[in-house]
Amino acid sequence: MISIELLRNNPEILEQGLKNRGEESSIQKILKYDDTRRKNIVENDELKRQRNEVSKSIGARRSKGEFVNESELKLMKEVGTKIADLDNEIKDIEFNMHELLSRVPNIPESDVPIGKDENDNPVIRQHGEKPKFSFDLESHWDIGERLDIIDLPRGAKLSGSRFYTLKGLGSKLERALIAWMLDYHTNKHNYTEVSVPYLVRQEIIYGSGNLPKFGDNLYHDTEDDLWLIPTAEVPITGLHKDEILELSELPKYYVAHTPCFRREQAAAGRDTRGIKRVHQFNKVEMYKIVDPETSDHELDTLLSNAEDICEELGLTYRIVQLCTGDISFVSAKSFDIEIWAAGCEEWLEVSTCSNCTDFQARRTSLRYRPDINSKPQFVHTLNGSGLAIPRVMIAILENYQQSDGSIVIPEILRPYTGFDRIGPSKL
RNA sequence: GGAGGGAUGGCAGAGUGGACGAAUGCGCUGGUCUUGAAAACCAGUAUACCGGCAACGGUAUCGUGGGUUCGAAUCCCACUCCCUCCGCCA
Repeated sequence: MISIELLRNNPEILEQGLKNRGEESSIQKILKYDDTRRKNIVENDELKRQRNEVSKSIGARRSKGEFVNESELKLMKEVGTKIADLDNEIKDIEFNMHELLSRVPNIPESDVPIGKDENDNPVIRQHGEKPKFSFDLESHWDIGERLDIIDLPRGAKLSGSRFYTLKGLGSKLERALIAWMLDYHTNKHNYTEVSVPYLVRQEIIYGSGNLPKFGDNLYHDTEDDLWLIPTAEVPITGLHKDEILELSELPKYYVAHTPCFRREQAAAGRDTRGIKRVHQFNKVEMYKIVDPETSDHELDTLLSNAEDICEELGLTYRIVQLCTGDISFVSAKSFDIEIWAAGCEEWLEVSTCSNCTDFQARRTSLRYRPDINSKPQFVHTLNGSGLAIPRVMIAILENYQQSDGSIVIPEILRPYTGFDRIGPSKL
């Protein structure tokens, strides 16, 4: 949620931010609602003040046994009706205002490059070179089938297209990746591991910014009105909803493994082969709740925490900054990490590290007290994958394939997998 | 699913129609005392919205929404959530 003060005092900043994002602006409409809302409140508060005063005096006189005449009561009844009318009017205005306000995205930071879409995202740096091979490479779906570790047809049999099953060492590899990443972030980067529900209430998923605008991409259980999480970011954002944290409690670093559920309606027809884009996948997510003063720096370290994972796995990756037209709804500044997949020859997005500033904190009412005597203020929240598991598996399978058809497991994972190779298997 | 109990400030907990934003205790902040600390004592200590340059003033908030009333934490209705027990189940 955008700050209403900013909207009143500096609408031009918002207008510019929306323009840079390529979004239509509802700012003028919101300002109009805000104006009439305030006028109504002034009028209504005065009526309420009157009513309180007179009611008090009636009570005082009655308790002394004094006479209270009917016309006075009748007059106050009329005031009561007027108040009720105004209350309703204000409620309507607030509803309409909130409808618009909840769909206004975060404002990009001033140093975010201006651009239209992902084609305008600058590559900031690249780590490692694309590996060279002396034999023909297989795609991960071919490798997965040949080694009998990824079963796409049976995934489809169970749940439809874009679902998959893992088997044998493939399944073990996934489990090893999850366990290793969680251990790595908790031990090396000081994150606290949390296990959270995968189904959340509407207000929680509103708080993280996925509703009302992106309901299309979510699975919804209508019977109990619960939503399947598209990322652990959603329940972690809700973890401290409605709380006022002490400055000494900040920063809070959380890491969680959850499955992520996405309908992927908007991507119909794209990336249909393999496990690159699926309806359910595992992900290890990092999350930070921080003092606003520090969020710029916290974004840098968040990114570097995610990069460490790529580096330890020996994967070639690059950092791409998202331009104003491509950053997500809730984000003020984001970097993608893309790893190179040698088999299908493409860069795979495995993490987006974002500073959401106070946007989610406002939606979810997550505040802190800068010091003991000051008013609560909104914290800043940041999130980033560390990392998305299927795409890491794609990269491992494709980049670590050997001429004999086997897959070598990166050194760092071996204590977790208990094996150093999948295969060999005849080609 | 069945039965019962509950929801009040940071926490505990009183309050059954009128001066209640709410007793009291704890916690926290400041002060007095002390070489220092503790104890004791004194004072302060919710949030949001609206008006105002500000000081400050007003309004709302006792789980949520509606109703009764001149007036609701308190009465009525509906809902939600939490707890206990029973049943079922991992």
